[in-house]
Amino acid sequence: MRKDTSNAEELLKTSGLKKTEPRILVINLFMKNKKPLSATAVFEKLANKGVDKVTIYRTLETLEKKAIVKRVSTGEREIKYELTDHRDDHHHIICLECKKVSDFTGCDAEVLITKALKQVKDFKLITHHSFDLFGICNTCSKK
Amino acid sequence: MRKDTSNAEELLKTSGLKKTEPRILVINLFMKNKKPLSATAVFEKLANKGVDKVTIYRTLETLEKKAIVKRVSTGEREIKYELTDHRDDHHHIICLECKKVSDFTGCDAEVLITKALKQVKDFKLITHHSFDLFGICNTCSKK
DNA sequence: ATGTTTGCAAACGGTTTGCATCACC
DNA sequence: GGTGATGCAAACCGTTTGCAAACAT
Repeated sequence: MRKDTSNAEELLKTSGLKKTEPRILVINLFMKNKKPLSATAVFEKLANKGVDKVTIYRTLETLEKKAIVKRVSTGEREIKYELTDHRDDHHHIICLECKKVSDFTGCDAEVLITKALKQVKDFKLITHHSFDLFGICNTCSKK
Repeated sequence: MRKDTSNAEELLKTSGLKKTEPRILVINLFMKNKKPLSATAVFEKLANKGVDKVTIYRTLETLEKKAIVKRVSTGEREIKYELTDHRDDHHHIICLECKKVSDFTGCDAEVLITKALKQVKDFKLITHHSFDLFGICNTCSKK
């Protein structure tokens, strides 16, 4: 709690963002919830805090631009976010049929990023990456 | 060298889908347009063909489940699709600020997929993958 | 023959926008 | 004090759903 708060505030500070209550609440929520959350889900979990839904959308957009949170591919319509944790190299396998998501870890991103940056002139600063696999899960394969 | 005979009708047949005009039109459109297209964009490009917009949505959903087309991360709200071409290992770098997209090629997916499948019990069939980089482009960095 | 696909109309709901007020630095 | 953030209301528009007719196999 105290520790979480200072982490959230620190994140905002180093990103050059103003330290506001909605932002701190959202960041702390993502720190507690390790699962991807949609704007609606964040809104519902903060329902008793009196944060407007529009503020949630704007906060997520702001945090995304600073790479504090990132979008997660789900194969669904709703956009979901999770904390951008650079130490946690976990990725997703998504079933095209039933949208089930399984996790796996490990992806040698650094090598690939270096290779990519040699090809591209427009970018020098990479904040994070995503690596997703798509397929049909065993359950859906049997159908 | 393998001739690129993957025409629309053949793709549908091997996927077990019925050969209908909207599906053929959509697949052919993606074969001509190498850029990612949204449902709306597909609809507009087929405007003179009399295909209903709802049919476009349903067609894209169907083709996605058969991995004939795949979703592309754009950082925007609209869902965009492109052909799932397994010989073409191209990926995207997306600017968090202005949403600009640059392409690069090369990503040793096979090794990573093999590693991933060892960890995951629910999947055996992987149809494709995505590898995206996110960051701030040089133009936006200067602001 | 029959289960699938399409078109049309209408709804749905996630997301965005405008504007006045408030808060952080 | 001034710029940026928030709340509220309303619009926006990409997407989904229900149903009857048309079509593919």
